[in-house]
Amino acid sequence: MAGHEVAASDADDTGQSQTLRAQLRLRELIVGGALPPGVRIPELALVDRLGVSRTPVRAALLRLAEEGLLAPLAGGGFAPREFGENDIHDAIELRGTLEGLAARLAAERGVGTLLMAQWRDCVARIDDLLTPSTLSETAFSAYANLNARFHQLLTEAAGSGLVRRQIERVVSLPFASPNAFVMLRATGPGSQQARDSLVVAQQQHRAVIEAITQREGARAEGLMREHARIADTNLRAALVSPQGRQQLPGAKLIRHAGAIAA
Amino acid sequence: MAGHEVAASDADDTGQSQTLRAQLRLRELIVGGALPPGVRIPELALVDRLGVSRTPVRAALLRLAEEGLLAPLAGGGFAPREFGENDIHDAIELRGTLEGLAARLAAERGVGTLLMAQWRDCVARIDDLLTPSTLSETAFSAYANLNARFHQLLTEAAGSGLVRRQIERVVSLPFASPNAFVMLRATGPGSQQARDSLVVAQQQHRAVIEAITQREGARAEGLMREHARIADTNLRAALVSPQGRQQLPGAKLIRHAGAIAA
DNA sequence: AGAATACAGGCTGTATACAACTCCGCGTGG
DNA sequence: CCACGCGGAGTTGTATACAGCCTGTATTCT
Repeated sequence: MAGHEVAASDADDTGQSQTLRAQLRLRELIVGGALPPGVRIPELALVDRLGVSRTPVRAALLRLAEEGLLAPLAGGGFAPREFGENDIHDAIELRGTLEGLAARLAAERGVGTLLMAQWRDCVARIDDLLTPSTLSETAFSAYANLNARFHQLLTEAAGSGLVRRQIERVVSLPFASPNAFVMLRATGPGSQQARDSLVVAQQQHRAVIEAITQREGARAEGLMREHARIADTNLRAALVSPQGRQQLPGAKLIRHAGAIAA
Repeated sequence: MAGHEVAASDADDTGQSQTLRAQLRLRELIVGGALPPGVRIPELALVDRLGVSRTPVRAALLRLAEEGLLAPLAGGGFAPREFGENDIHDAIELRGTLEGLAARLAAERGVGTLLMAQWRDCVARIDDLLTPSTLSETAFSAYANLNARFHQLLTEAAGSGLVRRQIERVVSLPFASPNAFVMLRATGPGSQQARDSLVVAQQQHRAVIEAITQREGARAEGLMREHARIADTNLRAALVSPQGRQQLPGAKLIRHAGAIAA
């Protein structure tokens, strides 16, 4: 947290350290598709783009490489990793498996009453949100927040730092987030279907908490796995239309099969 | 991969890049307990110890922090992470879950004939190894190699780069390796029990391959989970005696409950 | 005597200079 | 005409210098 402070280049200085800012901005650039996958990212280009020196740029590259967004190149350096549809499915399956583990551990080992209360409150708020028969876009957005909270509470309920770290690592992939595809069908004609999928998801939320409360580990695990597969359903729904593909998070990183021909 | 080449300081120069050497040496220092957990590692100390400048030291620190061996400190810098027995159990459970996922994916999606042949060959070699009624220490060592190969082939059989990466990350922890506790009881009076546990493990190896061959995903998954729990058994066997604890991989990083009193 | 403050040392974060490696293009020789 | 070698530009890997922050200590005021 030191070094030169650039006179007046970036107005959107959040006050973070240079490395963290570089890391966040770089991730945006990658996920947003500004850096095409497969082609090397010269460090100097990022120095120009991000306005910091090579050292924090290098640190950011290293971190995002560990995170899996960048692939190390043969001659040194990194390039944005290219993902296929199979990678998305794998990421969802992976998240479901790990969250299933978290749910099972929570059930087997028990969860503190305070955490459990927060969790129930979270689910209750989602209930309130889903009461109306049609949902506004802000309602979908609020659902996304509460859904993220639900999943975060799950990782805490597991009571294992290692499991938490692993889940966080998987979820850091843009298309593996618990609500990666929630917003996709929030508007338009599929809105009712979108609400239905939320209702189903919420039912699973309740069931998971019930299973954990009753210490039914296997049931909790199976439920969380199935819960993750909602993302798979939403993904398939999005993949049928070209504009759906483009709206996927990290769409520019996904090599879709028949780009030109076929 | 450049920079100054130190004239004649380290004789054990492996020819790798400075960063990689620093990373490997640093990991040895941490796992070996030369750096006590919880206390900050000054970068300059590593500059002295490793004979490289701060830049590769910093890169190595960052990598090992991402790997989970180091914990970032509040005021900056890193310290070796301290683990408890619960972390070991969690790591084993985590590995079992992920390897179970790999086995299930392999079963559901099928495995190439070449890979399957290599896999069967690996298991056959373990069969040969276990034929004698008593095993030498070199036999245990050979088993460890083949066992590592078996697990590596499993991650390949899953056919998912994401799953492979996740498993590698978990296994990188010193006490989460598939054969972390294989060598513990290789010698001494428990040698026969150790052989028995290897026989059991090998039976599970065969069963997993059979399940995958017959596309029985759930069975393959359950088997791999149970297979990982062998490590848990071996761990518990090691934990009963104080010298057993000290022989654990990464023992110096493990805060055992009743160190002095209790 | 106790507590708050000023000071100093060391540390990390950052920037930059330098050296070697790699890759691409071109020329030359077989 | 093709293969091989070579040079140069660009890039990464490495080392080091500098600036600010944190921690611990000593000093001073109440």
